[in-house]
Amino acid sequence: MKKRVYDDACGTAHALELIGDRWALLVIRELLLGPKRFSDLRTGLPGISANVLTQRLEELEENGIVVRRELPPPASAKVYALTPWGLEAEELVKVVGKWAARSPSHDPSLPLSVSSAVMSMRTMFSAQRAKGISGTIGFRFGREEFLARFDNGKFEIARGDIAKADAQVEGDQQAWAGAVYGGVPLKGLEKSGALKIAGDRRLVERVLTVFPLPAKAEAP
Amino acid sequence: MKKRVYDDACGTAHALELIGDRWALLVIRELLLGPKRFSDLRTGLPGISANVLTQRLEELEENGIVVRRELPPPASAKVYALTPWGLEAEELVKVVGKWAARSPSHDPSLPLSVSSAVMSMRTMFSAQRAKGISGTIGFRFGREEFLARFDNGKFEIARGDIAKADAQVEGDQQAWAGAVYGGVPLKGLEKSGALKIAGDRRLVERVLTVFPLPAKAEAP
DNA sequence: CGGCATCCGGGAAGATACTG
DNA sequence: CAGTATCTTCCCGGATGCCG
Repeated sequence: MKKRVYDDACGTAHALELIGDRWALLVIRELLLGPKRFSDLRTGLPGISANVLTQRLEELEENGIVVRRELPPPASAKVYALTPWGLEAEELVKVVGKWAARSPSHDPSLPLSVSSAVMSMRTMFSAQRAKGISGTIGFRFGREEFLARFDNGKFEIARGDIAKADAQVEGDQQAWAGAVYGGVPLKGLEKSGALKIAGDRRLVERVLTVFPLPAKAEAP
Repeated sequence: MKKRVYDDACGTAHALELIGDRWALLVIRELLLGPKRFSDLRTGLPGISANVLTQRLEELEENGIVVRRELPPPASAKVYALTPWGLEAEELVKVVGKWAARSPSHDPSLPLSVSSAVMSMRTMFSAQRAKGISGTIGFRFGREEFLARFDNGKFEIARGDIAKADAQVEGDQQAWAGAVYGGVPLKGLEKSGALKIAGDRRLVERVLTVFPLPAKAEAP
């Protein structure tokens, strides 16, 4: 009859009732960069089964975090989007991710979704490191396109048109993550075909330095 | 054989493998203000069963978030404490709690542990509102004592000796929360015996205004 | 009494197949 | 493509009992 509740007035406990179920926070992560369809969510969440995704979306909708929208004809597709309040969970996702990046057991070689790769840049961006860097870079990962704007210590990245950017990066988001976080040289990634770079190549090289990973926590 | 994993390089996903299990984040919340014994954890987490708490503590220990310490004789008791990295999860707990406080479905009348009440002050403190307020207040909730120090827009609260504080508040942490967040008048709480206030009463009254709750998110 | 181990029932998550 | 239906597995919660 009654769901599993924490029976606790603490806000943190209430958050767990809202988004504490398995996969829930990752569904939110996938939607932070804009609305998605059911199948797009599945490709961003390898391992989730359809029935669980259905259930999470229902619960998130009941809780006022997600809305289901019907696109106007002729598209007529259903998409899931975050409510304004749901969108505010971006801060939460970033803080949680930044904390866990210090985990000694974190394995960065696992698969990485497109949304994760883009959100990781938002998370790890260092205004300090980006002083003096300005310009725009367009990213195409799979068939998703994002426009990043660097402006002397400021940084934005969102879905957008990549054509007019100063530089373009196309290919596999994991390869890009390897360059940014793993120090993998761009040359090799281009040679293997994992990435293609066009335009202001020097801008791309400089940008690789503005997303520093936090130091690992050590075993006590 | 293999645990349930997300198989996802994203830091947020890794966090869920570390602290995504039921109760795990609340165990951390209970330890943020200092080490605790097994039974103290249980009283702060009404509803958790002993075996689940045991399991969560083991997993948190394996993950480098919690350490188990043996107190020197004659106490010889075991306590659980956060590692330095585990302590860094405070930011996470606060951001999560602050986000969820905007939930329309949040019910503040539920039980509230001592740690929750103190952490909620750390979470909701507004430096803006506290400009011009200075002084110390000692809290005794149950048999736990905390010293709060206000200093013209700065605020700290931690376990400490309440004797020398400018004011003392003793009694039920839920009553205090009602005064701070629910606007319940102190007079009534004193009359009913839920709280006792000593010392600089005016300081206590002023402090009630420096922990504003965020506005509720509205249904879309 | 504190810190577990063990057993059991219910329910959530996972995998797969199937339907409109 | 966007889910439902079904079956299995395993986690959570509650009770009990052991052992220092």
